[in-house]
Amino acid sequence: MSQIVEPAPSTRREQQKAAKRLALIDAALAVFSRVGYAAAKIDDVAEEAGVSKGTVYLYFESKEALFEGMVKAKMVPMIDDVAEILGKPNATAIERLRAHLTFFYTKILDDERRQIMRLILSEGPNFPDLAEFYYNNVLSRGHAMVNAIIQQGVESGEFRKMEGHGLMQNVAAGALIAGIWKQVFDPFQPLDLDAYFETHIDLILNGLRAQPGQD
Amino acid sequence: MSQIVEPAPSTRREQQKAAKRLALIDAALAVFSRVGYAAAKIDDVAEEAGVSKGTVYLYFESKEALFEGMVKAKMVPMIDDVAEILGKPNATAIERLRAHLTFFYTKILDDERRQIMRLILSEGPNFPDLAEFYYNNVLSRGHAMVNAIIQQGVESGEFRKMEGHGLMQNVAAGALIAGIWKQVFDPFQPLDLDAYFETHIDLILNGLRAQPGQD
Amino acid sequence: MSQIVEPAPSTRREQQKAAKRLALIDAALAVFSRVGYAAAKIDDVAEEAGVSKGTVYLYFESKEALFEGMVKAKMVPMIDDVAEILGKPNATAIERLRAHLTFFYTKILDDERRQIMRLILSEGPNFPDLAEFYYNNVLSRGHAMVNAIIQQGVESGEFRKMEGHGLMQNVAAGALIAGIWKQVFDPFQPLDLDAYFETHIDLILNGLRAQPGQD
Amino acid sequence: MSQIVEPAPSTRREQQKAAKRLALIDAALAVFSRVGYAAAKIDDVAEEAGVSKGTVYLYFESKEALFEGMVKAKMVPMIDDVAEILGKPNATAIERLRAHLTFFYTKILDDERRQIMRLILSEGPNFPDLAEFYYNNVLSRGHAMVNAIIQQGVESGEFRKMEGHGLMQNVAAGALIAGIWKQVFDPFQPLDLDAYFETHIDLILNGLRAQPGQD
DNA sequence: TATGAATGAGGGTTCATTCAT
DNA sequence: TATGAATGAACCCTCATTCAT
Repeated sequence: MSQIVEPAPSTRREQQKAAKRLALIDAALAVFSRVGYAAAKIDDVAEEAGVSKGTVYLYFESKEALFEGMVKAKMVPMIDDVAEILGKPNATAIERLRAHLTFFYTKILDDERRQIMRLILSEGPNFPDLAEFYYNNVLSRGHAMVNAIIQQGVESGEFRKMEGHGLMQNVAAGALIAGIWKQVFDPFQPLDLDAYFETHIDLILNGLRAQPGQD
Repeated sequence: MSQIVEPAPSTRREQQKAAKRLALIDAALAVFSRVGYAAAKIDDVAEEAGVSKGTVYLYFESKEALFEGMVKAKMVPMIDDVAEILGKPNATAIERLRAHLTFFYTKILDDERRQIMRLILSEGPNFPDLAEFYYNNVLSRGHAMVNAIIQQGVESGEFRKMEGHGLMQNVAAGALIAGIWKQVFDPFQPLDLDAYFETHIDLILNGLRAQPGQD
Repeated sequence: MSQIVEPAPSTRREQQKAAKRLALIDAALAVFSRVGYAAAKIDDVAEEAGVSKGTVYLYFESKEALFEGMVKAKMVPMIDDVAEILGKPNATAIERLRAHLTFFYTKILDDERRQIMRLILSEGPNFPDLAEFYYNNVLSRGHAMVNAIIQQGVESGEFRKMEGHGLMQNVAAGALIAGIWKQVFDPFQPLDLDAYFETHIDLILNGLRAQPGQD
Repeated sequence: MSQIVEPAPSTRREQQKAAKRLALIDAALAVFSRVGYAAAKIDDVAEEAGVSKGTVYLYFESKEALFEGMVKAKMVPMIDDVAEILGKPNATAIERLRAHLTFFYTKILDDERRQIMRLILSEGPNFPDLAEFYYNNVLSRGHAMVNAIIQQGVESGEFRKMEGHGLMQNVAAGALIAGIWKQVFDPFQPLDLDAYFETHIDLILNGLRAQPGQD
């Protein structure tokens, strides 16, 4: 009587499959980030994941599918981030904005997100699906969030009323540029992210703040 | 009297060579921008320039040399821009900043510069020379310029004193992001550059402005 | 009882790889011999070996490596020959020399060695490594061998004492020239190797022989 | 009026043409010898001759024609050599043979002939015309010459009677091998041509010499 | 005649993808 | 499922040859 205490084989198998899929995704991120989509070799991804070349094709139909699958998989946590932020308890608009930007910077410090962001900027035109997916699931939510905060600040008198076309991009721009800078120019002109963050938050908050003697 | 001396044959040939070199550079920009460095084919560059494949190699040693030569050639006008801006007559710091950002946006509207900028961000890690060249000749000058204007503004009482690590990046960030946005997300979320510009300048100027009741 | 254990799968694969490597080496010898190194096409080698072009690169890093690998592989039997000859039982110097030259001619009759020899003479200046390898492993041993035989002959009174700079080359020259002739001039002036061999051995033995009335 | 003391233009032109053709032939020998036929570039020949690439095609129809033309042109002096030797006053067969081999070695010392010889051996199979031309005009005459000398020696009692298939090749082999050795193995195993020559002539003369107590 | 810019076929090499084991 | 050998299309680059000047 072979006691089947363990999870049923199929379940275990599925777990193993899922684990290997994740390993491949991590490997793919590493390799694609290192050299870009076109210069990345399936062989290198396989090696980085500790499997053979053929195995990659058991999990992804093609190089393109691997790239898109990886990017989408890696976007999920970002979407969760936004959801998490939105769920946070209310406070003043200034505090919320500061909290959100802090949160964003914390995330940007994370290598993975930075790399995904840059991959989308780099390869976006060749993968419009990904760019659109990123816009729909990440950027547009950030957009809505920033608008909501500003709306709240305006109503509470914390912020002045601004027209706002491109407001989200402008508010977030500093953080995005920081992420890009880290990857492109840091080797010969390092950026101190903490100090940079202070400058950014200071500039933005002052830029938004309602001012006594203004219209 | 009536002898209109034509340019010496050698000169004419050299002119033609120079013209063809420029044509190749334009073609290279078009092709590399379209698909990125790795996916670009020399054949396509040749066709775009109206010459045969072999001809490309009469002007550039390799695909890499073509890419680097093209980027550097296209950077020259940017360097000139900075020089031109620096030479403009003085005014209040606010006016100068507005003028410079306006100038920058005008340039960003230009397709070529946008594309070069994106190519450097995309391919920078694979071409560190180019990234460094770009930093040294374009970004660092912009940096110095922004710092000088803010210094002037602080002295004239227009701007409050800011610490400033990453100030240049934060001030310029909005514009850079606009350039990137145009190329990546514009197809499904168009950006109105004029309105965006107003938001940017408004935010930054208010962010920098000295405020009566503040420390 | 009836379990005939097949070679482990890994062994079988390795055997197949080794076999294919040999096939490629044979194909390479055929093609390089036919047209020389520079004019040989990897495609032709692949076709001759019955594989596709890409497969060649699974076994050899480059055309150059294929050529060098092939030549070195084909030299091994020559090295073994020399070793074999050296191990033969002693006899008179005359008998030994005759035996060795006979052996050498037998080998020269073999197409492969002839071709390798000619390839080294033809491509040697472009592949100094190969020429040196050939000298160190084949020629220098032949040299030592000839010298030893002559030494023996001198001591036994069979041969007269000769100074000997270039003695090996002179003794072997006839055979080498025969090999070259076969490949270059045979089509319009065929060489009867058997008769040629008799002339050679006769001339050399008489040339070396101690002579009663001489100094 | 205009004194035409100089040779007529056409004659001078022809002289210039002939001179340039010779320059091209010398350049071609240099380049082909250096790297072999296939790896030689017309551009290099042109540069070595101090003309432009296009000019080569004014004098030779193609790369192949240049190679063949060069080799044939360089063979002419060799043919003259043989004629010169044949015209020399008679003497004993031994003296004639020694004189001819000396003459041959003197020529072999000459770089040009050595190179032509090696080019024919290397490229012969790809240029059967050249090999045949060389055989007909150079080798076969050498053959006849050696046979004549031996015939004379036999008749005069200096040489023993030998069957002689391949006699010429065997007699000359040492010298040919010396020429090849110089080009292929000399870098790492230099050959002292003078000493080598003594060994060769000594071995051959003794090999041919009539011997009192032999059959 | 001489030049050298232009051409484009050709070949070495890479790598995504397939498939027998 | 996993492997990795095999494939062959694709692409960079070279160079013999042509031709406008």
